[in-house]
Amino acid sequence: MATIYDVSIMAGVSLATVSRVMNNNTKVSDKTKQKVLDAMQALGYRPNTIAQSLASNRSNSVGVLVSQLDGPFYGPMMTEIETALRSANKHVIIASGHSDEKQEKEGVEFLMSRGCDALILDVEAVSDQYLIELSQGSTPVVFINRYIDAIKERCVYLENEMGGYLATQHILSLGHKALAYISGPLFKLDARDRLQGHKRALAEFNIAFDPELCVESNFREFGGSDAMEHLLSLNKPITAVVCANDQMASGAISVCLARGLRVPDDISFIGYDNIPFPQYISPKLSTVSNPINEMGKMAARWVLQQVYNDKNVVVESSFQPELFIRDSSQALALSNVNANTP
Amino acid sequence: MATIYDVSIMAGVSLATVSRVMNNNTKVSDKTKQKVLDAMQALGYRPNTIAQSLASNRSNSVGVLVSQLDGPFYGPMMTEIETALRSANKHVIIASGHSDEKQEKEGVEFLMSRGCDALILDVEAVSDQYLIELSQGSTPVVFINRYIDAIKERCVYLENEMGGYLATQHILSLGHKALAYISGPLFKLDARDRLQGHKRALAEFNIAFDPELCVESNFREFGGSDAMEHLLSLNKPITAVVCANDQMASGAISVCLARGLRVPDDISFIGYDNIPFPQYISPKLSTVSNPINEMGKMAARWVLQQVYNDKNVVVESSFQPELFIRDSSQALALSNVNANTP
DNA sequence: CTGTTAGCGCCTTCAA
DNA sequence: TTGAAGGCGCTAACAG
Repeated sequence: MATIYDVSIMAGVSLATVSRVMNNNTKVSDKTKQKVLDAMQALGYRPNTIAQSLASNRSNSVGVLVSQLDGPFYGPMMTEIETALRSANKHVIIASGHSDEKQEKEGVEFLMSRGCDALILDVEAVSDQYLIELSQGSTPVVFINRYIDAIKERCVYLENEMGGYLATQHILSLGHKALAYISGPLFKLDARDRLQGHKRALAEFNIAFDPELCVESNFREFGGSDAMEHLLSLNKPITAVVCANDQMASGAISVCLARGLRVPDDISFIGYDNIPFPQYISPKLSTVSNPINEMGKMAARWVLQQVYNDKNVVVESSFQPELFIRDSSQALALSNVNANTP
Repeated sequence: MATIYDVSIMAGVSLATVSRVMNNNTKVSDKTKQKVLDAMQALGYRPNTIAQSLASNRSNSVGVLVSQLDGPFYGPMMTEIETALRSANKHVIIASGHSDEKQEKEGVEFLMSRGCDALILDVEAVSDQYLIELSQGSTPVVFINRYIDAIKERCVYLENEMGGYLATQHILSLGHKALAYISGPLFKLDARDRLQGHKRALAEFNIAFDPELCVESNFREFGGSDAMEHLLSLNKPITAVVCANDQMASGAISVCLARGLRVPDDISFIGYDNIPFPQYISPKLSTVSNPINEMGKMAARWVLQQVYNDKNVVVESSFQPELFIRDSSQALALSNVNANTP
């Protein structure tokens, strides 16, 4: 592999000059620049990024830590991050934290020790305080899916409370009064916010929140199934179920269908996230959007702007959820008020 | 940030000794080792991986190139790769090739220029020849989801032909004779192999392959929908549809349901891949497994073994698909032979 | 077992 | 505009 030294010899210039044309910071005369370019071409020269990093104290890499690599979220988010960053010739190093405090911290440590120029974190288990301290360190950090007031300028987040409100409001405006709620894990901020939005809508419609009809689950399909089994075992009237994400909604619906309940005739459902798959199931799931891909893009832009001084990008930090009404929710018919109470 | 130099001063030893205890290659007396460890602890020392890489000519990073970052595949695969590699303190750099030859080659270039110690590639558009040449270069490369005879020892792949055979054989053994097939893009090897398995099963049951009932699609949900619309527009009897992946199957099923066809009563379906989601839809999708996560793990192990000399791992290169019979396929009843012909 | 001494390939003042 | 020279933090012979 040719080095900068080989190039300098061949072009008859100094190392410094070669370095200059590579980074075209300083002025180099067109003539020498051309000589250097020719030499590079001839030798098939490729700069050694490791050496560049060591000398310049910049790795051109940004670390991304997400809670989990699989599932419908991480992919779209990564797609945007990778695209945005690679077009600026930066690369992405990934790690996952598994929603566990220890693992999340280890992931951060790991990425920092790799000399990342910046970190994009989608973490759930670590405390606000930890993140605040982290953001005071020398490595710039931006957070996805998290809002911390003290460092809000580095948070890219969805208005989850509003989303929870929208979902429930939609159901209520359809005339439903006997609602159940399947929540995500309440140690996660988004789950708490969505639930809070749910409660706000209930209050607005003067409907009491029944803690027994609110089940805390895990954001997974099987979690939704389990929660639904539990809800049905209560033998309370339920005409609609608001789910904190689409995956749980799908799991819950599958349980109902298996028991012969018709959706939405006997029981309505609404999810959250608007992931692609449930748009292809029967019935198509009503839901609230979660533009995770846009948020990934924004986080990448934040890094480009703050760390790599790209002046051409604007960053938006707050995203609004949007209601998508499809086929799993319908107006309450008198006939089904007690549909699933024996 | 403390450097190795600071540690050496504090511990009262040389740079080399500090380096030695870090890499514990050579023997160091317990006493000095402890002094060094203490000093490291006291200074909160973290080795600079960039400098390590430059000096050792090893980046401890492995590049992973996949065709797409979103969708139900990449996640599980990455999960395993990241877990396996991180536990060996290696990191993964990702890039995506979007099933496009140019982008795939760029991705490879990109990862190589980042000094990756090895590459794990899940590429579809580049030629066998290109990959053969690539594997002769100095950077070790392993391929997922691809079988090339000349370099089979670095291929981790699924027996797709067998999977295609199994799926179709299941349907045929249920008595179906009027089968349609929704294929993936035929420039992709896995799509071709699955189709070939399909044909083999047909031949075994003495059923002619009808090209008109074989639609080439794109492995996506909406592609499955489009393909199904087309098939139905043919007004030919169809009692079962074999789909080259679960996503297309889901899209196709949604079209049928929307038209009032009952699945599986009027028409049976089988997919391929066994992704989680269709297990929660109605009807639960029969399918063939594609252990992409296992394949990711194997690729990572291959790297650990070949590049980082880990003797404790064994690598398996060929994976067998397995049939999962669920609710979307059922025995042909005489009543539905012409179900969807008007 | 430990220290000395060159680099790894490149960037970046400082002079010229 | 260009060149010389000193690192960046660490590894890897080579001695001792």
